[in-house]
Amino acid sequence: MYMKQSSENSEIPQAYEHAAIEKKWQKKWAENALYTTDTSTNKEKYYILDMFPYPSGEGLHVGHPKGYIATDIISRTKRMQGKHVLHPMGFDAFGLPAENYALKTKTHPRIAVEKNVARYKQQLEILGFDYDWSREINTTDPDYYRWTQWIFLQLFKKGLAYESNEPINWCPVDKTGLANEDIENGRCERCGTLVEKKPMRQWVLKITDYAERLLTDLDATDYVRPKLIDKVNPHQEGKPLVERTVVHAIVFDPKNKKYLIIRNKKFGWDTVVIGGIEGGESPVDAARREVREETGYTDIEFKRIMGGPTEAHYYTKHKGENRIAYAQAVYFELTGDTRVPLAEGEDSHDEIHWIDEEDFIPGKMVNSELHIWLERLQDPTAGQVKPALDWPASIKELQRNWIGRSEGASIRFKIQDSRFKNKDIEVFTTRPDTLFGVTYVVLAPEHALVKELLEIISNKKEVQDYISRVADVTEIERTDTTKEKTGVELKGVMVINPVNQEEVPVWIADYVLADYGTGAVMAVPAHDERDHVFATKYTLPIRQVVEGINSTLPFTDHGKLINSAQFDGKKSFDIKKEITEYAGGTWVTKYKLRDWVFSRQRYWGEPIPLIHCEKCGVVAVPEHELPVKLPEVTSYEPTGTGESPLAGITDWVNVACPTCSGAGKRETNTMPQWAGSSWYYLRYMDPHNDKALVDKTQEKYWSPVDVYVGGAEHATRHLIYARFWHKFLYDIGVVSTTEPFKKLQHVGLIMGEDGRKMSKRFGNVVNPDDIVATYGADTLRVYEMFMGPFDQQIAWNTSSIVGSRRFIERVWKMSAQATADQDNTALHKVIHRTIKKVTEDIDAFRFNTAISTLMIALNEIETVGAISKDQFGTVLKLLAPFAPHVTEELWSMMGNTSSIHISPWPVYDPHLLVDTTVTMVVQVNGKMRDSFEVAVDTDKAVLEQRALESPQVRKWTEGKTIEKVIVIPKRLINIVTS
RNA sequence: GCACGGGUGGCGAAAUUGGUAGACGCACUACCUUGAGGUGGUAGCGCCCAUUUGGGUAUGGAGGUUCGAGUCCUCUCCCGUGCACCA
Repeated sequence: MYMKQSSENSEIPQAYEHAAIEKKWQKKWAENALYTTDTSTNKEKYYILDMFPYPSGEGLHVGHPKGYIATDIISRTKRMQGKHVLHPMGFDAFGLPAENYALKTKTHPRIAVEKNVARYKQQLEILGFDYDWSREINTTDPDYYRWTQWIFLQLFKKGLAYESNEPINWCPVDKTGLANEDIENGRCERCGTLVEKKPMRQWVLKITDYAERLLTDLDATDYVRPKLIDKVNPHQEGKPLVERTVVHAIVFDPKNKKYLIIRNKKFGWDTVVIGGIEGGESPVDAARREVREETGYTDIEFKRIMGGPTEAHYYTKHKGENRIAYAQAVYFELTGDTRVPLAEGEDSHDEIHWIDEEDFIPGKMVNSELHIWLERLQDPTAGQVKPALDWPASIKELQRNWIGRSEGASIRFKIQDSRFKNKDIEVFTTRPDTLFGVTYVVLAPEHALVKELLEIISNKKEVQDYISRVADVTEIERTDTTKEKTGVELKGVMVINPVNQEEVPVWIADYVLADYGTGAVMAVPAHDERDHVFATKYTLPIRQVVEGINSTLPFTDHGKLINSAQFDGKKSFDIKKEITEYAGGTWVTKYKLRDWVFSRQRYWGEPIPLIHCEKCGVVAVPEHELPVKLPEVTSYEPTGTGESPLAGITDWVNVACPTCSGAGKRETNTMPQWAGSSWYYLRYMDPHNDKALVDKTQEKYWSPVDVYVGGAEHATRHLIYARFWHKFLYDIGVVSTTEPFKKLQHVGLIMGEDGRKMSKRFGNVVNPDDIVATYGADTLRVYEMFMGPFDQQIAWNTSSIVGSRRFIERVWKMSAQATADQDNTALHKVIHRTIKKVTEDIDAFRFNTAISTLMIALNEIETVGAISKDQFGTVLKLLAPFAPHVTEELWSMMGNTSSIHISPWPVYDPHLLVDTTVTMVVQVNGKMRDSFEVAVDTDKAVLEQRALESPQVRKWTEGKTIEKVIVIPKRLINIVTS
């Protein structure tokens, strides 16, 4: 692609005028569609994604673009490295903030959103991002939400969307139901109001059906680590454990496309050449020697080491010791047929064979890990054991906690009353081992059974009063752990403990949660802190059934069972399943994760595409009628009645039933804000498709997102919802991967100069437009990346920006010196070192050190003083992703007609990185006393002698006995004296 | 309470992963340039003592391993984030 020629190029500006330069190039890039991603699928792809913004009325502050700058740098680098890059941007504009803003300013949310989007776009554009705006999406666009509705319908058809009337979280200010994920400390995440529990008709998505997969896939690995083969050679008690490193030599004959193996005549199994590494040998040397000794082949050419020594390991029995072998594979290709006599004893029971790749059959081959190494022949990164999800450990942990899996027993306590003969109370416990210690059973006050039991309760009034009192208490007060627990006994109700047929009383108490487990617990006050507190308060019996070293009650650890009949003396940890079975219970898995409350009683959201028909019940809107467009309303004030404002628009609500054509009414609830963002990354792959949400070929090509950059605050909301929808779409064949985002990268917040969160409230907001006007977009970009580690929260500091500005100005000035045609050899090393470091740092999100490396390079170039055009071009290229405008300007001033941003990324020459001399530090007893330059390959003995002769060193060794001298080549010499 | 992350100059931070602690940048100081200004140039800059050459000390604190620790181990203090009666 060539840039349009322009007369402006001839006028070379003498001073660095950022405003003119940046405007000029932004215009040209757009005119030339430099960053438009085509639909071809034959190049290697790279999909890098930002969490798209929610366009609020306030516009962007200086912290928002930080992540976008990072993705911009990486996408530009990848493009220069020849990748087919997808780097899109769009807007997430449904939901409460837009609607509340609209209510406040009395403008229609659509108008407000349009205005805000325009503002955001303009703010993003002046920063020079390389977004492909032809793929822009907006979640409020009917062409987009058509597919959000389509996904909902698929969920509905698979039974994963259901109607419920359970009490849900209700925000009285925003007048809408909320999902569990929208609650922070019992308050509405949006407005901070205390949340109430309110029974309401809701649409709920069955995310819990996916809980197990959402959890286990966090730890999924791309390639399975070879298992310990300890079945063949079990660990031998009392024998020492010995570790040994071995090599597997894989020899391939490219002429016949076969692999060299050894067949054991006696046992029939095959193996590649295996051997131990002898002292001082390299793995390659060892493998080569083994091939020669065992097969006689000598004409083999080393190609590659496939895998580190700890990748494959297995037990093997060896002379009465437990041996773990850490295997490393070395890959050779055969270059000739010469064979030498085998080493002694090698030919008696083995045969040499050449076999096809298909014959590497696990089970038949001794080398269980071979298939992994063979994969690696195609792809050097394959076969490495790495997590499928390259996500920060902290986010994975947050999701694990949020899903909250626990295994335990479901146990039934029979109700001891003739009127409830077949009824029982089902409890969930992770400690069935303490069943003999149960002294009462507790139900949540909201438990459905309580109402039924009222007829046999003697203290009916007391119980009813208690239930209504609890109902009045807000969620936050009730879940306050410091609050004293309260409860009341259901007098007259007794249940039978299935392990000992004992009758125990039943209580209701506020410390039992209705929506976890079964809403009922067996109380074991001796071994549970909460039960202990409660039992002490109400003087209920406490019976110890587990004993440990320190058995102060409550004793919540595992130990030995006592007072447990035939189970006495058993270890409590081991006996759980056995006691569960004995009690007639079942072993079950429970999750903290709740189903996703998917209804909002508000206007500004995707209409749920369902129709309620008196005859047919709930009917899906036919897919060809999608989208169900959000109708115009005169008032979009929330009603607070549990119906959305849409309910008032009768000519929209009343509709013929698609099945029976009878009278039907549209569903008037709308979807939550999270709906549109749960799949948007798929739409970018194929944004204008009106036949499907994404074309299969495009999806297969672009999936998964290679890198996803955004704030950590989305760990448990957006990122769980998106994973859920993605897995569902995988199940119905819409997407080809089980996870949407391969790598996830956090952006650390930029705080205000006062160290507080940047907010209008604190008056510490810095507007990027102002910074761009004063210093330029390039300076802002460099500064934000140079501030510190990318994922770290750092305070903004306007006075520090000048450093980045000076840096760019110095590059500008340097261009005047870059006139030579001949490379300056004095700069070879620094330039190639810089290429290496900058390339690696960009890949690892270490932008701060990448920039400091460029600064160091510039310092050295200034010291040397003369640089060739070519060398300066290399420096410009390395800087181009960070400062795209000024580098483009200087690049074109050098006479280039094609954009620097599509020029090939520099490649370093490893030979130029090799140091010929090195500084040796001399320490005496660990303290640095002297240093000297030597040739890298200087002999150890020479180094030692030189160090000992140094006058600086002699000062400290005089009169002392030298006990030893440690010489670390290329590093230091440490002299230890008495 | 539990889980995760983090404590290095006046400030933001580096540290080849166990090998010269403080790269790079800001601020500061002195000088140069300029009529003036700084978004110009040069030099200095952890702390303490000697100030020239040097010495001591130092990565929240206390121990330990090691020839050698910011880095590994044990304990402890502080800060941040998330979850929080989940049976």
